[in-house]
Amino acid sequence: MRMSRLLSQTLREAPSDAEIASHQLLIRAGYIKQLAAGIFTAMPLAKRSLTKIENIMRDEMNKIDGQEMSMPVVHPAEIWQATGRWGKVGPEMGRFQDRNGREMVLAMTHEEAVVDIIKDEIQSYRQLPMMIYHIQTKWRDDPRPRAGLIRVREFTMKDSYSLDRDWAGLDLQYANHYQAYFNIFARCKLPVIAVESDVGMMGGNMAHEYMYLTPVGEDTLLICDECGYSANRQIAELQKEKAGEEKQKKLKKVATPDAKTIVGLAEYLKIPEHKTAKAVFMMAAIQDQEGDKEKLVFAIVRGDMDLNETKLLNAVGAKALRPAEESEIAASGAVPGYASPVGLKNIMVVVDDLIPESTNLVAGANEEGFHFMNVNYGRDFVADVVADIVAARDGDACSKCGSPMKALRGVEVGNIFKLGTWYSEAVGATFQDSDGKEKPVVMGSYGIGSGRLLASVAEEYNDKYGLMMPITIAPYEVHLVELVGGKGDSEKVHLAAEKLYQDLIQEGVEVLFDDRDESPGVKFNDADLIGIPLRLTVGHRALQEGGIEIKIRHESEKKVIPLDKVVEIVTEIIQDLYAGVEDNLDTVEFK
RNA sequence: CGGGGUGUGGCGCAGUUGGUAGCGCGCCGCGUUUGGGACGCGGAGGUCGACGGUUCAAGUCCGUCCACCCCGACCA
Repeated sequence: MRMSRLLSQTLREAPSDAEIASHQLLIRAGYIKQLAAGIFTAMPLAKRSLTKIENIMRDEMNKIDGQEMSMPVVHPAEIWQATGRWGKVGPEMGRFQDRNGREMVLAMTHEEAVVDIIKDEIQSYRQLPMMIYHIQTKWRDDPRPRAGLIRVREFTMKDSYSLDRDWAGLDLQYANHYQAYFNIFARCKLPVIAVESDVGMMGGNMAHEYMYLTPVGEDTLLICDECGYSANRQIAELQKEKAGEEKQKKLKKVATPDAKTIVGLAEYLKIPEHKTAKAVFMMAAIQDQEGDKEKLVFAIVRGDMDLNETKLLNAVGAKALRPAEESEIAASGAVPGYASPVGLKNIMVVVDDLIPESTNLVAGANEEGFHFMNVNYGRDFVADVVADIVAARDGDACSKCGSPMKALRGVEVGNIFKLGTWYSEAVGATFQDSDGKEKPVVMGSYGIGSGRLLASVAEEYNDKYGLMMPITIAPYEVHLVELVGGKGDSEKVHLAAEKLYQDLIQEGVEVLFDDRDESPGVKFNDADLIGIPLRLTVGHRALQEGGIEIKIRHESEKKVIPLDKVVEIVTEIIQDLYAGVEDNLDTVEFK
């Protein structure tokens, strides 16, 4: 490709609304352009990288017997109503009506489309196992898109779906994906770790997320260096240290003026925070036969711990949670700041599983300015649900081995879910098994966003001059710069560059040829910015000695190589660069 | 949805007590220059986010709305 014909312009300055490195550089280098919040155009450079990423995904999917297809972006509401997600998913789902007033959905994922197909197509166990995938646009109307391509509303995703006759089959396909995903990220040179995650709106009973660790990530993970346990904070388990057992003491009401917070309370009463009970009120949207209902939930954790809303949501089977307003709390008879489960009725009480083992806690008295001392679970109050609902924090003990865990930030670049039979049962996607019985297809679903992957790689590989794309996904393999003008013989330089351009193309090398009438500084800076791994410079200086200059983007050394050896040397270096990435695929132990 | 911020040419920005819009980069033409974002001269390009109000006069003051960014809530 001749740069004089390339649709994209490098920018000397980044747009002021780009903050993180990958966003700024992808825009400055002319890869992407924003159209609206969370909606981007992939310019020719980005499109080439994305195509390469997608081809890597294709290759790895095909290796585990995936069949590529293409499912529609626009769905009739009926298929989403059939699984119940039409009502279950909120404003994040794009909906519109067609000209006849039919409700339509912009696909945010494709489980519905899959089960709609397989309920007709899959009739016998003889057709299973099967794995299908496609690379398709999704729309998720995220409340807050951010960080360039990391978190967008419209995006392209490779999503695959495994279909099996039983759970053992699913386990196998899940494990296949677990490895294939590591291969995909390794081939894109992105370091990732797999962590256990919440199943979220996908349903199902096991899920892993592939996380690229970076401070700009928006997910928090807990990781145990000792035993390797790793999980999203949303579900991370922890060992809770019990306070020493005490004999239950008599319930006592004490005046605690202005002690509305745990810190204030502990200070006022001169007791440690772990001797208090923290009350958190949430409004839970719970779905029953008649539709959604909001219900006040009173959650109690020990005073020195934090509530984990995802755990609470799962514990009460809610669709969504939001903090309760003071008026909603007051309506239940509780007093904000002095709230207590003692003596409350008609409210769902959820306590952390550590509370029943904690004796003589201080809790509110549901009376302005007063707390109860020596509150004990079972004797003074009971809960509707006892479950683990506290958030794991940096330094908390690992649930598996007890060592302190670290909290780190990461970007979720892929995920895999064991869906089970939830979707297939919902629509009657069954097959006849060898025993003659009708059984629902056992499913898994697996996704990687290609744009987020590109942005993560850009975030990982850059320096103050620009991007440094790994060869496997760089838009081009070689950036050829011709330096004409000046005292040298421009015609000779240009002819040499032109010939080299043609020769390299002949060899199948992907070349971006900077044939523009620009000064050397401009060309070098643009080359650094765009970040193609190998740069060749044809100028009169080296040409007088019968050579051209070669430089690898991530190395500082420049070398002059003889003109008649250029093609040979370049193809060799390119091969080495590929080998450096692709020969490093590790077999990962499934955890 | 809560908190904070920003909207002026493609990008980055300035614009005074209200007086009819400017700078740098980029773009076009001519010339000089040519191995790390050169220089001179001459140009093109703006309904100042939108609507309404105040005023003789609004980029500037007032009101309403919209868009975009950041933090949080939320999220595969």
